[in-house]
Amino acid sequence: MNEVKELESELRAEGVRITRQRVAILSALSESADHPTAEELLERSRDFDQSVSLATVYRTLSVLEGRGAIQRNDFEGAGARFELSNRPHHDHLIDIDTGKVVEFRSDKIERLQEEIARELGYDLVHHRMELYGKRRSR
Amino acid sequence: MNEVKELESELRAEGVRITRQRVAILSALSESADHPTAEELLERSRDFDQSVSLATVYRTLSVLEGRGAIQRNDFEGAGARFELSNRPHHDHLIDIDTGKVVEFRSDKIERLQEEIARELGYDLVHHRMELYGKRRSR
DNA sequence: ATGCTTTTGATATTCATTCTCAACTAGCTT
DNA sequence: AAGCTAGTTGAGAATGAATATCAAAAGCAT
Repeated sequence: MNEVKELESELRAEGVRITRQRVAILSALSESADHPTAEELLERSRDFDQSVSLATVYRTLSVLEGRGAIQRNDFEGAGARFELSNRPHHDHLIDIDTGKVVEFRSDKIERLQEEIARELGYDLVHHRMELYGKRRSR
Repeated sequence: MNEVKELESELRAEGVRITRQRVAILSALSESADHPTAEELLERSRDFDQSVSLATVYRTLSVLEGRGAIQRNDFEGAGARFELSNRPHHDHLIDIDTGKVVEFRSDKIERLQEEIARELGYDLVHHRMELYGKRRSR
């Protein structure tokens, strides 16, 4: 039911200590439907726990990424953006003018990527695919 | 015939001044079949002109990128890597263990990307697609 | 509650990239 | 060939995101 609680117990089961700060950061991630930066997550986390610091945001994000709990997106331009990875996989289209991020998913492309990697003699571990576009005027 | 000369005249035609340093950097890019970093390009450029500095490498790369003459690749991990864009378009597969970069091309994927962008109401300006894989043991 | 280990906040540090600015030079003009 | 002027350069300072440092604070197994 409660996504944050679920994440907590998953992490706890893996031996990760659940601190006030980490709960706050998980909560911030959980209530974020967009792709916040570390700074943005700091602010949002502080709504749950005043004491969170930027260093801890970065450290926690590293831990979470290492556990596969979040995904780090390095879009062109500014700093990294994060999102929980317990949601369906998708890729991103970035609006060049506004910076808006649109999620999409194409099974065909996913399949082709696997295929290509295999043909080249590799096992696909992960991939990055970003489309950069301009809103169609019309 | 001479790739560097060709690039020079293209740039000159667009009003870009051709300096000793820029010729050196173009030469370094021209003889690079891999994807060098800015630091690597600095070294290689100095084989053509001792006086090239790192600042100028970065500045020239910016100019070239702005003109579409080179492509900047921000692979995961370290700094940006560059390559001349007067060669056939391709995407990259990065060997997670060795860092080796393999080029590939898939018209199907290219087509699908256009299609997806259009469906979302965008004109595709450019895209990034990188596969990260492990060499198949077999 | 105790004790050991991990985590934290604040700040310093790193590293790639960009900026600053006086000196230099490409390329047009004569 | 010499002059002119705006664009370019080298060296080093500055920036900004992300990481490291370290003493103090806090998980959590006992």
